[in-house]
Amino acid sequence: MSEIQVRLPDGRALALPSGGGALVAAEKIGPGLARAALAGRVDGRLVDLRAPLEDGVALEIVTAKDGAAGEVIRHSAEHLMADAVKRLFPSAQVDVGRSDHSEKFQYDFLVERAFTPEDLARIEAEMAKIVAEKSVFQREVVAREEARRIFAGLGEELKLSRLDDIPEGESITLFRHGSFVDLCRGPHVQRVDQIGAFKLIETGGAYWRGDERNPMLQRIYGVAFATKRELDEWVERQEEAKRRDHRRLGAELDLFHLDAISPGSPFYRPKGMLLYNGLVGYIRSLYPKYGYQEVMTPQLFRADLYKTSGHYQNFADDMFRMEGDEGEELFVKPMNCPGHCHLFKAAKYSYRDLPLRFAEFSRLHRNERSGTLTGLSRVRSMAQDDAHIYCEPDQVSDEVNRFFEMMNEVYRDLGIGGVQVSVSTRPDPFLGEPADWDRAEATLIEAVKAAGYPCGIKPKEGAFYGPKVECDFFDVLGRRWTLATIQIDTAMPSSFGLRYVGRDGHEHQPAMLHRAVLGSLERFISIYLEHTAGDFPLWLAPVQVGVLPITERHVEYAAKVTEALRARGIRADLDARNEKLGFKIREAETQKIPVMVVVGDQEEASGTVTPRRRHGSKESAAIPLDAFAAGLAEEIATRRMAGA
RNA sequence: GCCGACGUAGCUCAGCUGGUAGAGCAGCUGAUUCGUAAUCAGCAGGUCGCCGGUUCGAUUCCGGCCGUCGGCUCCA
Repeated sequence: MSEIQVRLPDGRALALPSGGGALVAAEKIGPGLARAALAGRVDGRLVDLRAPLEDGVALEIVTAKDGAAGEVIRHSAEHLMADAVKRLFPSAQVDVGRSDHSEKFQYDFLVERAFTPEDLARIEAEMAKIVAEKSVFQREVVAREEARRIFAGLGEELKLSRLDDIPEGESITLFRHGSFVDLCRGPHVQRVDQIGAFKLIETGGAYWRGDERNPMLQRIYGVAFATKRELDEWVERQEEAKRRDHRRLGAELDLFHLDAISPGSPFYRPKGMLLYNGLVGYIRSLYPKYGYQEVMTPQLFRADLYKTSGHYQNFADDMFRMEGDEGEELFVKPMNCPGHCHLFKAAKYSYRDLPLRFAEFSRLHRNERSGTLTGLSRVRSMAQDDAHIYCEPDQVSDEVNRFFEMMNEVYRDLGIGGVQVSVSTRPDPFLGEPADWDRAEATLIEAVKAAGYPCGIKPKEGAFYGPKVECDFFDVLGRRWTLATIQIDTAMPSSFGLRYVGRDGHEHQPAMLHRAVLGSLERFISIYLEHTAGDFPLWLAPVQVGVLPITERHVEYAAKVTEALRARGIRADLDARNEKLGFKIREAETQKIPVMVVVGDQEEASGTVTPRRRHGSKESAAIPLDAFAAGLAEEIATRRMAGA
């Protein structure tokens, strides 16, 4: 009888009988650990407790304290949910769950009718019953024919199809708990009652195998945690996200609204326009420093432009089409790049002119499918802080670097930190030559590393015309958003026949880059609103100062104060309403006005103001109006962040 | 576009099984003249998303459409 050795985190070697799994190892270490064990970890990968270990591997035992515990618990909760659904809806067919269990779990079912919220509650209750049964997860490796026989017997046709996906030669594992059996790689917890707390969140349709030509299955989403406390924290985060919802804040702060009269097209109200223009004006102010030239190209183009660029072939249905004279086909522009290529072509450029950086803030319109519209995050009418760079091929790295420099300056001024950079590779279908793609991807990966970022890879996430660098940031609630992007275009320079005269006097094809730092202004505003909860930095706030007279007899002086601040370009608003000071302060706070100044008898007599910062303390001293205004103007001009 | 839920005053929402609607906030008017997160009172405000059907009678039941939200797909 042979033995194997595994190494433990403390360096010790542990002997196990051949075929032993992490659970056997845990039992050898101690009964407490064996009870608490949820999974094993070998070389950073989670393995099922019952899966046989290879000789010589380094093994860790994962318990509820481990950061990865949640993944195992959620994955196990999927089986628990599928079990509950099968008990309540015996005719339901089970598809598969999620491959990534880092946040939610999910399972898809083929059922006669969609699940209702009441069904969800019943399923959740059934899950609790199953947990009380404390059944044990069992892992078994079976022959393909055996697996076929089992699932055919259960009438699980979707499973049979999934079974066919498993390549010949790969082992087929099943997991059972109680009377429920599923095709699954694991890992799973030992007993169902190790799933400490769970909640079903919502249902939704989901296409079979993610293809919209296939029938739609019913998906149920849930969350599960080791403890009730973690679930409570999750619920609290959801509530906070709801409080910060940009649609809610957009209305409360009087920034914008959406209306059925033009679906997916924001109405910017005066304060929203101050925010929008604040962002555009800020980016514009950086353009000289980073070598961009702002341009403006038409809103309507003949179809030919988009036939040349490839958008006609790829996105015709998603563009707004119009007819000109004599049936001429026109499109409202959905992006600036083809126009910029046209602009490049309209003049003769040499290597001395490169890199050429065309920037444009035009409104763009895309006929997004109705089901995809969401607040400002996904709209039909938008603008980007868009630019296209034409350069010599060997200048691409420098341009990527310059882009990072600008991005860092912008994010610093906006209080956005912790960017994660990755390269998105060739999708399917794509334009251009695979060899060009490979080169472009390599160039980007190298440029990202050269700029000092660890470079993630997003496989097949590139644009149809070229690979992208995407900069993701995590907001205060830990949600991931892609903001800045720079992309190589492997297609348009050649489809437009772009040429510049090189040092050698011959014509060459320029490299072309697409880039945006904020991305879509609409989407950026939605993300930024939720990230800041409306607490914009002073320089960007639509109303920077609220002037609050204590009684009506101070209104006249307060108006003077307001004028003095406005004279320095500060956006100051006077709250002359006949209300108590506490009311006005509360109002200014809920309106997220960064600075309030209180004026009463004392201030009027001494020509001072008493400032109060947003979310600030009660204590503050009166300052001469001039000194206050000058200091504030300076703070705005330097875009100092609060607390800095 | 597909699946589901929802659509009542400017906003947030109540309205049991069908008998033409109610609150808080906001608004307006008045009183109060107030020192760091909501002063009091009164008034006004709604074709119950739109169209059609069932019914003596529809905000309520049914169908269609529009929109919003969540999910899928898509995201140049």
